[in-house]
Amino acid sequence: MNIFKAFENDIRAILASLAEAGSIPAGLDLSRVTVEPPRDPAHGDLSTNAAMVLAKPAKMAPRALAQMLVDRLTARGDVVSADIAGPGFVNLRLTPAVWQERVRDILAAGTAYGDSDAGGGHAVNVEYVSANPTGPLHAAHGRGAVFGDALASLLKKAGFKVTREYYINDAGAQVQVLGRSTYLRYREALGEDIGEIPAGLYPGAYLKDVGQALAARDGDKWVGTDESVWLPVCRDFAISMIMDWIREDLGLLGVSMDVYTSERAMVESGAVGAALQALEDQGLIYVGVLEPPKGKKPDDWEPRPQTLFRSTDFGDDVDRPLKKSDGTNTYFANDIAYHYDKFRRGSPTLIDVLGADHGGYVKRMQAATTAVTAKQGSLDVKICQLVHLLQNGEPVKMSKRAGTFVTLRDVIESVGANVVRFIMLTRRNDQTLEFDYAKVTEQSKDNPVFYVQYAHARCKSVLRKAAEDGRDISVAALAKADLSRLEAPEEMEIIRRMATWPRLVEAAAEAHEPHRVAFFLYDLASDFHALWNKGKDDATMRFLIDGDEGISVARLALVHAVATVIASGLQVMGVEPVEEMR
RNA sequence: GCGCCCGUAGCUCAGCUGGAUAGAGCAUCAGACUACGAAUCUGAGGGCCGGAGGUUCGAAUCCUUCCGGGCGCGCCA
Repeated sequence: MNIFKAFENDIRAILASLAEAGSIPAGLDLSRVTVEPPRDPAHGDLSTNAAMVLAKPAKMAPRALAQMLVDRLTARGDVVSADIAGPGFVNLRLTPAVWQERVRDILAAGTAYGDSDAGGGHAVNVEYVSANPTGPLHAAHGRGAVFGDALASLLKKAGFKVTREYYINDAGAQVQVLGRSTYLRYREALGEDIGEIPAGLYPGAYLKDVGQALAARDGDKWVGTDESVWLPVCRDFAISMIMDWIREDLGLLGVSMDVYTSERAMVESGAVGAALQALEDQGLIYVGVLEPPKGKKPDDWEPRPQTLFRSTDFGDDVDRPLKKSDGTNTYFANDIAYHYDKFRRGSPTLIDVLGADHGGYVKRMQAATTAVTAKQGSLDVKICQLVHLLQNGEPVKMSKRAGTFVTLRDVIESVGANVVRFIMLTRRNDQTLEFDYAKVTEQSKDNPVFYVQYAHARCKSVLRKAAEDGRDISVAALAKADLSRLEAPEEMEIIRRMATWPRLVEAAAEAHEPHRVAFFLYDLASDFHALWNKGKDDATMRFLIDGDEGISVARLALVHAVATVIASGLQVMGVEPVEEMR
């Protein structure tokens, strides 16, 4: 149960009944009315801005409006006090029981605590990773993978129907390059001296494996044949093998997609023509000449008529080409068809998780999505900024040109999938992220992964100790606890924190910001570590009190709830909670 | 030149879609273990929220304009 949502609904109901009674004008817009935990706990448990938001449209003094709310709210049994504060906030203090009972909610729900129906089963398609199938995933891909996956989990928890999707760019010029590069490695595998890899082909050593696998499968069958014969073979073989690697790497990270969509298959199905026709029918395609780009001008620039999409009608800066000079479709044209395809498969809400170098692509794709779906679909693009890999503060050297880069697999193997996933979510997506091998495996509070896991392990440690003492720590037994015994300020604080979890799930899902989960867990862990240490100073604050089973059971229920909420949050992040630290 | 993103404590970052006195961690200083794991905790100092205007009951948050950093800018994907 979401306390904040519940009171928000109740306050709306009170306002409606006040309007009915003629105390306030009818038909006020209540959409800006919110109920939040006040930043300063001294102000109370809940706070609403209703009086301030409605004062102007109601043509009433904020405090007069607030007083009416106060009168109604104080009449409730679960409200201890309601006060007007500051410019017109109404602050509520609830009975301890309202909070204490949340512990029972948590025990009953398990890690499903925080699940919401806010999404109403609305379909959302989250496309992420979508790395080109020309090489193994590198470290930076990991961020998009983790972000997209956590966002998908978060949306699912918030009640959306989520599709996780990977778009395989297997249709463009780069997979032709891949095919040629593979052919060289194939001949090399058969014993030929291929010398230096020519400029323009992929130099990466990983293609040796592909060449050898092809040679092992087909022998010298393709040597001496025409390029029109071997190119498709080499290309498709390489794509297939590399996609297998990518799937394996994602598997190591705990990422599994619902759908892999092939660009080439989509193109061959005629979907691009259909999508362009949809734009044509709306008069959004024309032939024109673009202005040259300002500033840095390409050497071979010359004005030339192109087939253009009127993306400026939808907020873009210039109209965008759909056809190359040889008459074939641009990547953008294919992408329009792809987004149209996702829409037609049943997701009006689309999310693309892209890398930092795609920032300039956002406006046109949003414009195209709006246009091609006749404004029925919407696209949110989440750009993940760069990851700086560090080793003890020193940048890890990488060169794409030389074909040397840190693979995602290397990173996972050196620090573990749980660490990669957690750390990648400790920054907002549009903030660059430093990933220091030394720091992320450090066992200190400076390392949020450790800090949160340690809190969970401590919970489990208490429960183990209780079980060793012969206590029944089953959920059924703990659920019978007399929770009114949890009256210490530190205990109430941690309960209030856990009560905000359902609210946080909804807010983070709506904002498409999974990093908020990581910060919430850090705060919750901090509350728990503080409570733990309280027992050092004050023996009556220990979890297990000999001779007082009532409070021991209540506190065990609390500890179990904390472990459950941490596990619930980690589940969204795709991180496994640990039972004990090693 | 244009577009997008970022600018918050010495450092690394949050800030709940406009709320009350702007918060954490690290670093600095001062404290707490005969333990359900001190790998933790408690406290102190530290800020013109890049600058300047504007919008309103109220701005780190929205608008305008500068400054600084990152990414991108027809026929690549």
